[in-house]
Amino acid sequence: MTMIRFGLCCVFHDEPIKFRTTTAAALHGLARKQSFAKLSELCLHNVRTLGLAIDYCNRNGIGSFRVQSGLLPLRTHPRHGYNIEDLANADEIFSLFGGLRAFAHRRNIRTTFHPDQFVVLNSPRPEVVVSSLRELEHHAEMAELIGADVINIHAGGVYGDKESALKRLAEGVNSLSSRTRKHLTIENDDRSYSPVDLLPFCWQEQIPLVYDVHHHRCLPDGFSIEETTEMACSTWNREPVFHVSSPIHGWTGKNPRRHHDYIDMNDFPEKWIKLGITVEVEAKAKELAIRRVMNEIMSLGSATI
DNA sequence: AGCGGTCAAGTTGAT
DNA sequence: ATCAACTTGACCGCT
Repeated sequence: MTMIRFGLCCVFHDEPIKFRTTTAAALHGLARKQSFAKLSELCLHNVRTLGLAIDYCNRNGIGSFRVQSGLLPLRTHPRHGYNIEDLANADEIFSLFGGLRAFAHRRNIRTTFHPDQFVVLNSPRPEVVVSSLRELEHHAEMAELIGADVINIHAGGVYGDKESALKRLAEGVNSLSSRTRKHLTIENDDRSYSPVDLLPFCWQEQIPLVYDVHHHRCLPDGFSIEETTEMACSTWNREPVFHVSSPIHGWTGKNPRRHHDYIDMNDFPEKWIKLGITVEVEAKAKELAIRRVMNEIMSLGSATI
């Protein structure tokens, strides 16, 4: 019997549960009133949809759900940004948030965020850091509404000097409000920052490391998966979050960084099975991939007993 | 209804 | 120089 809580990422493959969005360009053609009405409609739709997503997880034994960053479309856009309170559907939106937060809490469903690639806390460009901080504060507001406990980002760029880049990352992290900083986690990536690059930072700054084993295999650092698992766990003051995926064309195919539809159990670290951790499944078949992993681990368990 | 170009934002590395 | 990739394709105007 595994202790793992599996996490579904953002969207569904087969289930008719669809989040909506819009573009700044599309809103440019509308009067302020119309664009505001449209945004309000999209927010309401998406919060309802989030309720459906969490309900699906509850009914299917999925213990964690990663929420799309675009839940409230263009919320921080310089021209089209808005406060939820100002939307026509504000009351219903807040009420739905309250309901789904209580539901997720009652059913022990963990929710997380993974802000997109434009959040770069260690950029040498001040305007990039400013908008990143703003974006993270926005995520923390959503996290409070939903009851999410993790906002996970990558370390950012290297800019030819990893040491000073990590120093800037620390400055960025410490510029966050405490209510935002307490949700923040850092994930190893597949090009620049391996776990061994990030662990000293994580220990020093008390920021948990989200260990992505696929990225670690793409960008190895001399430490084994078992060792890294243990060190990553030591950075957490609560249930750790890890990531797993399989390469689209196998490890010998081209561009193994890209994700497969499903998880090959050979890529699933055996050591993880007994741990009380959240494993977010990054696979294109989404809920189908999770169902398959859960089944395979269950049959694995009964076979070895 | 279906198709293709487009979409706020950063950084890296393959081609 | 261009572009795909990244946690995720969806939207919109055109035919």
